Parts: sequence; C-alpha cells; structure tokens
Amino acid sequence: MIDVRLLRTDPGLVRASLERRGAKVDLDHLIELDSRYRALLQEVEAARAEQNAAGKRIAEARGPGKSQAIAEMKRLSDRLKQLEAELAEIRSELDHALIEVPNLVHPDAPDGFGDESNRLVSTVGSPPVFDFTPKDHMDIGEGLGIIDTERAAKVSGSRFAYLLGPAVLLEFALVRMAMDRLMPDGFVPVIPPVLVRAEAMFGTGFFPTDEAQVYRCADDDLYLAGTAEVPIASMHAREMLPADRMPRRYVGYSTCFRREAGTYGRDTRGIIRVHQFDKAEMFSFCFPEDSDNEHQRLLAHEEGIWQALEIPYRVLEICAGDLAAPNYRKFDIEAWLPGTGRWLEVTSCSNDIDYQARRLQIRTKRDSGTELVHTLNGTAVAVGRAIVALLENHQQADGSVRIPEALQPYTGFDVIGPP
RNA sequence: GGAGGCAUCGCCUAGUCAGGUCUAUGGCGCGGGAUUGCUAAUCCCGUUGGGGCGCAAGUCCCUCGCGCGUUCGAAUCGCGCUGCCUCCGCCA
Repeated sequence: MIDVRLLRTDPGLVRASLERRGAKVDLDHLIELDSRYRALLQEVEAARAEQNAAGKRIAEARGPGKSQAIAEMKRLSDRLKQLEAELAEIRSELDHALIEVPNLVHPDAPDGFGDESNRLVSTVGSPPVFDFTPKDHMDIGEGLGIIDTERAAKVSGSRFAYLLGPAVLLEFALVRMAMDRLMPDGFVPVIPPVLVRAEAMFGTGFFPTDEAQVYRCADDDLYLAGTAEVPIASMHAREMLPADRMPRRYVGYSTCFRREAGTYGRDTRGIIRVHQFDKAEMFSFCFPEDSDNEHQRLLAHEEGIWQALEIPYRVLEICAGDLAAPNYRKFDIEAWLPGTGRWLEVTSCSNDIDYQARRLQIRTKRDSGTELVHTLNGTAVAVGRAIVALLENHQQADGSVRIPEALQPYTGFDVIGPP
C-alpha cells in the first residue's frame, strides 16, 4: 500500500510510477475519495465532540433538566449515527481502492515491459565445456534415479516430483550451506507456518493481485504460502520493532506451494516449474534509509551462493513493467543450463520499501519518531531449481554428477552416480 | 471434537458484579531534572498508539483483543469472532 499522504502532496510522483508499471489505477477517483473522506471525518469528529460534552452535562444534571438533556442528545445521537454510516461507506470504498494500488518504482529501475526490457547487470562465470552432448536435468535425474515425475503424476497430477536418495541429501546440503553463510551476518533461521490467513496474503501484497496462484484450504479459510516471505513478513505484524535490534534478518526454510495457473504450456518438463518445492528465503526488516544497501547485501549473498556452487549466472534488474505489485525494485539471478541451453531464473531479490510494512503495520521507534520499517526479501536457495542447475552444469560423460567442493562437507559425497 | 476460564495504553496491574468527571489507577521499565555523594539511594516531571484541522502553538476525534448490538451515553451489559490457559478425548 502506498502512503495516502503522498497522494495528496505529490500526486504527480505516484502517477509517474504507476505509468512506468503500466498499472491501470484511477488516481483522480482515489484523490477525490480521500478528500471526501477527510471532509466527512471532520464533520463526524465535531459531532462526537459535541456528544462527549453533552454526555458530561447529563452525568452532572439532576432533576427535570436531565430528561430534557437526554431528549436533546437523542437527536444528536441519531444524526451522528447517520454520519458515521456514510463515513464507514466511504472508508471502505477508499480501502478497497487503495489495496489495489501497486508500490512506487525505484528511479533507477529500467523502463519497459517484458524480459527484453530487463537490464543486464552482470554475467559471472563461463558456461562449462563438454566433450560430450550435455543432457538436460530430467534425463540426468531419471538416469540417476533421483527424480521421478511419472509416479508423482500418478499420485498428485502434473507438476509434482519425487526427489530420491542423493537428491534429498543434496537438498539438505544446499539449505545448510546457505544457513551457514547467512547466520554469521545476523540472519536468524526460521521454519515458519506455511498455512496462513488471508490477512497475511493481503499484508504481503500477494492478495488481491495474485489470488489465482494460491492454494486455498476452504474449510479452514487458510492459504498455502507460495514463499516463506509471507509468514516471515507477517510474523512482526502490528509490532513495534526495537530500534536497537534493527535490522532484523531471517532466513526461512519452507515448502512453497504455487498453483501455476495459466502456465500450462510452459516448463512442463522436469522440476523447473512445480506446484511444490522447498526454498530458503532471506528476509530483512530495516530502517528506511538503509534499504538500498540492504538490498545489495541480499543480492551479494545470492551471488556468493551461486559462485560457491560453481554455476555461471547473470544478474538482471527487472524492468518497471514486470515488477510485482509490492516491489519497488527487483534483481533476479538466472543460472545457465547447458543441457537445456537456456537461462533459468533461480533467485529473486526485492526491496518492497514500506509497502508491506504499511499493510502489516510494522514500525520502529527512534528519537526522531515512530516510522514504518522497510522490508526486503531474496531467495537464498530455491532447492528444486538449484538441483536442476547443479545436475546440468556438473554432469559428466558417464552420467554421473560432480558435487562442487563447497557443498561436499554438507553432502558427505563428491559425486552422484554413475547410474 | 467436548467442558471451563482469561484478554486493560512496552511488561505487570486497579477498575467490570451495581454503565456517566475513566480525560483508565498504581508499579516496573524508559526519558529528563533535583538532592545527597559513590559497589548506590531518594524525590520531582514526562512516557499507549493512531488520525483530522493548523505555518505553529495548539485543538479535536479514535484506541481497554476484534466486530456487531443495547443505550442519550459502554473498559463496564448482550451476541459473534480471534487468541491464550486448564481439563477430557484424539494425535506425530
């Protein structure tokens, strides 16, 4: 949610940001609603002040004057009730309109829409050279017997997978390596609940925009989180974070659930796009003036992990038109997949500034006053896609897969296979 | 799933039975100050959060878990919801 006051004081700024996103929001209507709301609010508050004063007089009054005063106040009370009903209606209209408004856009974010408008920030590492024809992750995974999507389809339908044997140990190794890199930098490991209330979905900005992507447990009115970002951001909802304990950093490990509605033709092979995967996610709550630096910090951790995995990657800054509603600025890392011959998005790192904090009411108090915090999130390891990248980049002629050195202390083995 | 209890401005707490100066009491903590004079103590002042108007000083409104209701008036009465606790059942 954006700051309504900004809408009042600098509507041009908001309008420019929304245009860069290509967001269709009727700002004039919003401004009109806000001004009607405040005008009516003043009327209501004046009436309440009158009622409060009259109430005191009644409390002190004795005798016949009292019943007369009560009769007078009844008329006042009726009028106030009518005004309050009107106020509530406008407030609700305003709230519904506001929750649809996406975040502002960072001035440095590239303009445009679609992949071709993203800015290439850097490319690191070089594609591995093979003296054989490299296979894609599915051929390798099935060959090694560590990925089984056919049986998963039998049990759960398409876009599910069984991970088996060394793939499972690889998952735990990846997660533990990420934690070990992040904990010294103040990230507190957390395993959050993955079933959350609608409030958490709205608070983090996934609702109302992405409601179609979320699994719902209708009987209990709970939703399966598509990322640990949702329960971690919501963890401190309606809290005042002590200034001397800022920033607050977490690395959350959770299973992630995504309906992938509307992606029927895309990434149907293997485990690149599945309904369920595990992920370690970084999340920071920080002071507003620190969020640009914090964003770079999260991105640096992501790059460090991919370098440790010895996988070539590139960093993209996402263009204004492709930012999700809560994002102010976003960087993706794409790993090179030699078997498939394409780049694959493996991390996403966003600065949402005060957008989530305003919805979730997460504040901090300093001498300068109380203010909303900034929130940021970034992928530490999306396990499924990390496994895909490892298999394709470190495959060997005999069908086995080499484990990069940094990971070996965690896996306990240096190779998977040969079959 | 069943039965019962609880929810007050950072934490603890008075107030709720008998609705009206509750403009919510006190303690802890925190901030500022005074005095004594040194492994500290005592005293004074301030301290929930949010919003409207205003250049400001200020002023008004809301906030006793949330919502709805009763009433001229709700921390207080009624209903619903949420959370926590205890017991029973079930359960990894």
